[in-house]
Amino acid sequence: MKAEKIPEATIIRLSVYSRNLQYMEEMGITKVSSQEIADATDGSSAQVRKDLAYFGEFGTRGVGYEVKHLNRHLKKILGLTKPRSVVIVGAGRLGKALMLYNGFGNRGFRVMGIFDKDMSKVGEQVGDLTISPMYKLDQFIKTHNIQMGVVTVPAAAAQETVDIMTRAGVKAILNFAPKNLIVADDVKLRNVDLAVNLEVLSFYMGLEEREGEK
Amino acid sequence: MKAEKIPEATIIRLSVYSRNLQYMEEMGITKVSSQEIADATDGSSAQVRKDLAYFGEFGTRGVGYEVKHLNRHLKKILGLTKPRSVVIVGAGRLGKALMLYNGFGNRGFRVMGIFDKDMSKVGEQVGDLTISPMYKLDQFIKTHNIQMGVVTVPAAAAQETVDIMTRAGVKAILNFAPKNLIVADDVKLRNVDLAVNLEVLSFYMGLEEREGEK
DNA sequence: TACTCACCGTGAATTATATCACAAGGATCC
DNA sequence: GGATCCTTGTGATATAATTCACGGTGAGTA
Ligand SMILES: NC(=O)c1ccc[n+]([C@@H]2O[C@H](COP(=O)([O-])OP(=O)(O)OC[C@H]3O[C@@H](n4cnc5c(N)ncnc54)[C@H](O)[C@@H]3O)[C@@H](O)[C@H]2O)c1
Ligand SMILES: NC(=O)c1ccc[n+]([C@@H]2O[C@H](COP(=O)([O-])OP(=O)(O)OC[C@H]3O[C@@H](n4cnc5c(N)ncnc54)[C@H](O)[C@@H]3O)[C@@H](O)[C@H]2O)c1
Repeated sequence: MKAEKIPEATIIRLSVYSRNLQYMEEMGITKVSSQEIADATDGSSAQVRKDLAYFGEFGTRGVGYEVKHLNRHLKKILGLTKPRSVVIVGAGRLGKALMLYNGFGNRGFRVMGIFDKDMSKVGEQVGDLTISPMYKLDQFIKTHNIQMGVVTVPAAAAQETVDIMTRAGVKAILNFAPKNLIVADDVKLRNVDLAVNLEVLSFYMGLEEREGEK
Repeated sequence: MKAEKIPEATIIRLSVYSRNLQYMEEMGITKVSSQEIADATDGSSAQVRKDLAYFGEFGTRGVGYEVKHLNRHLKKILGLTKPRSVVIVGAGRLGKALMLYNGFGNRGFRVMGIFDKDMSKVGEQVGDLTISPMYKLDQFIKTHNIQMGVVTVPAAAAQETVDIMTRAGVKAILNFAPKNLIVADDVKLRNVDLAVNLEVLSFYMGLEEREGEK
C-alpha cells in the first residue's frame, strides 16, 4: 500500500463498492468492470479505478476485476476480516433499533454489550443481550477488549459517555447525539446527524422553490 | 444571494452552526465571533466566515455576530422557516424510532404519516400517529402536499418505495436502506448508511493497528 | 506466434475546496 | 471628531479531489 494520504471520500466509496460486490457475489456474478461498478454505485469508472489504485492493482487489463477477489481485498482494506467488537451506550429507541439490526453482524461487527443509566431499563432483554448499568461499562470494555462504541444517549450526556469509553480503551466512536464531541487524537470519531441530513435536503428544496418563483 | 455554486460541505456546516447558535441562544448568549463558532464546531474561523459569505454579510466588523440574528438567517437559508411535511415509510424498529424522535419537530419538520406494508402493523399507534397501509401512501402525499420522505424499509423494497413517493410528488428523500437508489433529477436524495460509517471507522482503526506493529 | 481487442492503471489537466493574510469598516473612548 | 481597537469580508494562494485521456498489458483468436 502506498504511503500517500487517502481521501475519506475514497474510503466511503470503497465501503459502497464492497457492499455492491457482495450483492454481485451472492447473485453469482464472477467478473465486473470498473464501468459496471460505477453504474451500480453512481460514480465514474475513472473514480473507481483511482480509488482502487491507492491500494494496489486488483484487475486484469482488457478483462476487468474478479468479483470475489476484489471484494476480499476491499474487506481486508476496510479491516473487516478480523471481527470488531462494539458496545452501544443508551438503550433508548435508537440504541435498541441498532442493537437489533442484522446488517451489523454480517460485516464483521459484533455488538457485545448495551448499557444505560436508567436502572428501570437495566436487566431488560434486547435481542440476545441484557441491558447493563453504566458502572459496569469501564470494566466491560477492558475485559472484552471492546474497540468501538456507539453513542445513543441524549446530547447532554454524550461527552461524559465518550469520556468513559475512551478512558477504558475504545478506539473508534460512532455518535448519534447532535453534539460536537471532543476526543483524543488517537480516537476516531464519526457523527451521524439526522437533523443535519434533513436540513441539507431542506436547503436544496428551497433552491428549487426559488427557481420555480422566477 | 450570489448565484455561485455552493459546496454541500458548506450546507452541512451551516446546519451545525445553526444548531450551536440555537444552544447559545437558549443559554442567553447574545454575541459571538467567527472564532467562537469555529471552536464550538471544530472548524476554523476563516471557514466559518467563508461559509457565511456565500449568503451575505451578517456580522459587524470589530464586534462579531448577533446570535439571534445570525441564527434566524441560517434557518432561513436552510429553509426551516416554513414547516416541512414528512412521511416515514417502513414502520420497523428504525422507522418508529425516527417517528418518536423529538429532535425532528423543533427544527421545523413535521412527520405527518407513517406507512407499512405489513397489515399486522397497520392500525398500530406510534406516538400520535397510526400506521397506515401502503395503498394509501400515494393519495396521502398528494392530499397533504408532503414534501419529504424517509425510507426505512428493507433494501429490497427501497426502490419501489421511492418510486411511489416521487410519482406522488415528494421532492426530497432520506434513505436509510443500504441500497443505491435511482431518482429523477429534480428529486434530492441523501443516504444515511450505518454500515458505511462503521466501516470507515474500521478502516482508520486498521491504520492505527498497522502503525503499532512497526 | 502474431494480431486484435478491451479495459486497467496512471500522469497530467481541471475543477473544487480550504487556508491565508490583510484591507475595510464599525464601535468605543477620550 | 479623531485615534485606536477588533473582527469581519474577501481576493489571492495553496491544497485536495476529480476527471481526462491514453499508453500498457493481458486474454482471446486463428
Ligand atoms: N431516535 C432517533 O430517531 C434519533 C435520530 C437522530 C439522533 N438521535 C439522537 O440519538 C440519541 C438517542 O435518541 P433516542 O431517541 O434513542 O432517545 P431515548 O430518550 O429514547 O434514549 C436515550 C437513552 O439514553 C439513556 N441515558 C440518558 N443519559 C444517560 C447517561 N448519562 N448514560 C447512559 N445512558 C443514558 C436514557 O436512559 C435512554 O434510555 C439522542 O441524542 C438523539 O438526539 C435520535
Ligand atoms: N435498524 C437499524 O439500526 C438500521 C440501521 C441502518 C440501516 N437500517 C436499514 O433501515 C431499514 C429498516 O431497518 P429496520 O431495522 O427498521 O427493519 P425492520 O425489519 O424492523 O423494519 C422494516 C419495515 O419495513 C416494512 N416493509 C417491508 N417491505 C415494505 C414495503 N415494500 N413497503 C412498505 N413497508 C415495507 C416491514 O413490514 C417492516 O415493518 C433497512 O433497510 C435497514 O437495512 C436499519
